[in-house]
Amino acid sequence: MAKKPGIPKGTRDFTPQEVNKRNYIMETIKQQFQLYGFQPIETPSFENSETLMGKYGDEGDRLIFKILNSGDYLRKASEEHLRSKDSNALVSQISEKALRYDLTVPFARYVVMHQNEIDLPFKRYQIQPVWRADRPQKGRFREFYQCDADVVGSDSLWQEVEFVQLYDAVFNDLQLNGVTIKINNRKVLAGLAEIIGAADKLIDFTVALDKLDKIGEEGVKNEMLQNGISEAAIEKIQPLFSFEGSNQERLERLAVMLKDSETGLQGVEELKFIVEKVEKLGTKAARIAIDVTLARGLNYYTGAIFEVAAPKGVAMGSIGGGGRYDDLTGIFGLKGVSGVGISFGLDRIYLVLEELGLFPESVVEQTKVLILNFGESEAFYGMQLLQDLRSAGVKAELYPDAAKMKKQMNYANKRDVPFVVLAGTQEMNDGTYTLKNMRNGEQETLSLEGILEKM
RNA sequence: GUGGUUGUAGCUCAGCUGGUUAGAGCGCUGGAUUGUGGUUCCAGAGGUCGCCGGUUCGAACCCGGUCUUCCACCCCA
Repeated sequence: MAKKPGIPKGTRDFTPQEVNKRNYIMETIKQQFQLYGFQPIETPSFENSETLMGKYGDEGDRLIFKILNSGDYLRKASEEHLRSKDSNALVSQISEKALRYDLTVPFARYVVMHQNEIDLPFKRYQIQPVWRADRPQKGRFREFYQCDADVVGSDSLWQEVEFVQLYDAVFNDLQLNGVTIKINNRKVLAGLAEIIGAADKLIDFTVALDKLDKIGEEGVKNEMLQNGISEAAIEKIQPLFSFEGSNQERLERLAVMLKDSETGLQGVEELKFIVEKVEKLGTKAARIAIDVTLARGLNYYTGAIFEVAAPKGVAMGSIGGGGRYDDLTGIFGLKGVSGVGISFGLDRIYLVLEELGLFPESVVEQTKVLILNFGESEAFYGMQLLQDLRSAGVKAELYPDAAKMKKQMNYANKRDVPFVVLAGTQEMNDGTYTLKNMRNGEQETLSLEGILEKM
């Protein structure tokens, strides 16, 4: 025997049951995407490195899987970089392609390349795997699916309202109640940084603030102090550390805090519009909550920022995220096209549904009828029933070999097939079939029509 | 990328301070049962103890490296 095979770290095989469950989630999402008017596109698994590099920050660049050039790639590498073992400098010489890191940047590239055939606003959805050279953890993989819906070419805040409703619709379909759609706004964060005189430290400021629920008030303050934000400045945003109350109350308090920041107030207005409309129109499975500490994806989000938290009690990172980016296509030369979108984390939603036991039983149902095989003529007799069952849309199969009945029964049992059909000489003479219910052991002899009726 | 953790049969795991032929349960295969599974009973197969090297008379056990698992950080779906 050869050495036992394995798969790369952070990747997975999926069993038939797992694929069925994943398909269930994907179909649910896809249905709602289409219901909301999004159209599907697909992009290549790998892009030119220059399309991806530099779009996700330094951290992102590190996590991008690079693809080695074909052929004698070292020949083109510079002697100097080879000798100094400078990996960073070398990589651009020996790798020109990289695996897709997310679906948003490829979408921006798509919009720019296809701008003449696209009617704005353009609503697209995309469900494809992405790859990150990350260290795996619970709910973190190196290959995973993203399910994205984005709109480009509209500044309207109604888009944001609709995206919250879309989230709600999907989670409602999945019967995943109690999720929280957290919302924030880049302009609010910029305003906060502005009033404390740390506008130039926006990223450091928000990254620290983002950790509030993890490292606590003192931890955040310490990190801010270390980043050169003064104690007096931190005092000005003290209310953020005990930011309780309804969305309405939070908005009012933010407006007071940000009264001297034009940008900040604009952010508050945007938040107010979205939250008010969403709350008035109503949600089913999810609730919307303003969270000023939310600061993901700051590298390109300019307006709304979304993040979806699993129901309380489920230990899982965010199961979705999104936001508005006023000028994403700008990096590819198309200015002034605003985009806003959301993403569903399929793999994490799977883990949450599994943990809460929310997959419907019908999702994993496979073959409904197994016809036992007692020999060639009996199998042929069974085949006639099989054809009719399949025409009627019943998932059915014939056991391929005339094996011992125990073995055939066991096969049906283990695969959880609810019915088996026995048809031997007796039934052939009578023109009947014996149908056995594997759940309760009952069986009855029926005509071909009788069987079809039962299914 | 940093720190920690894990690896023994298909699966879940025992295996004493290093000491002969490494065990259990479940699963698997066959039989009891030649048209009746899920229960029971009997028998059997299956392991270079993650991999490489070192210490030792002797290593699943100790040491080093490597890969893998999971966790925290970074970051993120």
